[in-house]
Amino acid sequence: MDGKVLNLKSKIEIYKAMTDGANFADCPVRDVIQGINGKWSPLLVMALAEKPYRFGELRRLVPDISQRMLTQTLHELQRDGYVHRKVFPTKPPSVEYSLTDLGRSMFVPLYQLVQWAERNHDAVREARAAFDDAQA
Amino acid sequence: MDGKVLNLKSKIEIYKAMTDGANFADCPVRDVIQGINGKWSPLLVMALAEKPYRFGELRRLVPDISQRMLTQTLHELQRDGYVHRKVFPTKPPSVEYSLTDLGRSMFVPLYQLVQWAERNHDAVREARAAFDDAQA
DNA sequence: ACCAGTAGTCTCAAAAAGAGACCAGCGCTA
DNA sequence: TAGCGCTGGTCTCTTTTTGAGACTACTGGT
Repeated sequence: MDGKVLNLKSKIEIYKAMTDGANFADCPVRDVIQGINGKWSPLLVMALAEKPYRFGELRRLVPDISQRMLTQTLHELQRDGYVHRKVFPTKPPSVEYSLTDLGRSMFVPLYQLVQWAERNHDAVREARAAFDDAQA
Repeated sequence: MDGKVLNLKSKIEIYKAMTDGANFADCPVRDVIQGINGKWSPLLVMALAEKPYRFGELRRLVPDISQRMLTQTLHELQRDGYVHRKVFPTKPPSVEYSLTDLGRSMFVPLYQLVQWAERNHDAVREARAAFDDAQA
C-alpha cells in the first residue's frame, strides 16, 4: 500500500509539473471517474453486469429512478462506451442495454469497491451514528 | 468473473426476496457507495491518501472546488468515518484532515478504479468521440 | 372502443452546486 | 498604527442538476 501511495504522490508531482501549477484539476482520470461516478451509473452498470436488460426492466428493477434520469444515464454510459444499445424492431420496438467489453472491464474494479461497501457498511453506519451523537 | 456475476445475480435475487419486491432500492451498499461517490469525494480521498492536508492546502490543490463544497464534502467524509479532522490551536487555528483506518481501507479498491481509469481513459475518450461523430 | 405496454420526451418544481461576500483574530509591514 | 493577508469557515444569491409527472405514437388484446 505504501507503494501505491508513493505512486500517487509521484503522479501528483508529475501533474503539478505538467500543468505548471500546484493542482491536478486537469487530470484525465477525473474525467473518466466522473462518468462512472454519477448517482445512478454504478447501479445500472451493476445491473447490466448481471445480464442485459430492457429499458422498462431497468425501470422496474430500480424503481426510484425517474424515466428521465434512466434515459440520461444510459445515454451517458453508452457515450462513454460502457453500454451497448440494441433496438429490436418488434411492433412496439424494444431496446436492450448490455455491457460492452469496456464496460465489463470497468466492472471488475467497480465490483471490488462494491464488495468493500458490502463488507464495511456496518462500520460506516456506526461511524455515522457516532458522529451524529457527538453533534447532538 | 463469471463467479462474480453469478454472485451478483444471487444477491439481486436475495434482495428481491428480502424486500418482497422486484427491486434493490433499499440495498445498504447503495447507501455506502453514495457517500464515496460524490463529485469531490474520491478526489479528496485520493489527495488525503498521499498525506494529511490542511483546509487551505486542499483548496489550493483542487482549485476548482468551492470553499462551500470543500467544507461540505470533508464534513460528509468525516461523518462516514473516512476522514479525521484535527484542530491545531495555533494563532489562526489550523485544521488538518487525514484518512482514518476505514478511509485507508476504502482507498484500496477506490485506487483500483482510479488505476483502471488511468489505463483506459484513451478508450473512453475514443468512445466519446465516435459516439459524438455518429450523432452529428 | 379502450386499456396496457413499448421507450422515450417535455415541462415545471425542488434540490444541489457554484460564486463570491463576509467574519474574527493574529502577524507582518509600511 | 493602519492596513493587508492568512487561518477556516459561514451566508446569500444564482445557476445547474435532479425529480415528478404528464404527454407522445404505435400495437395487441379484450
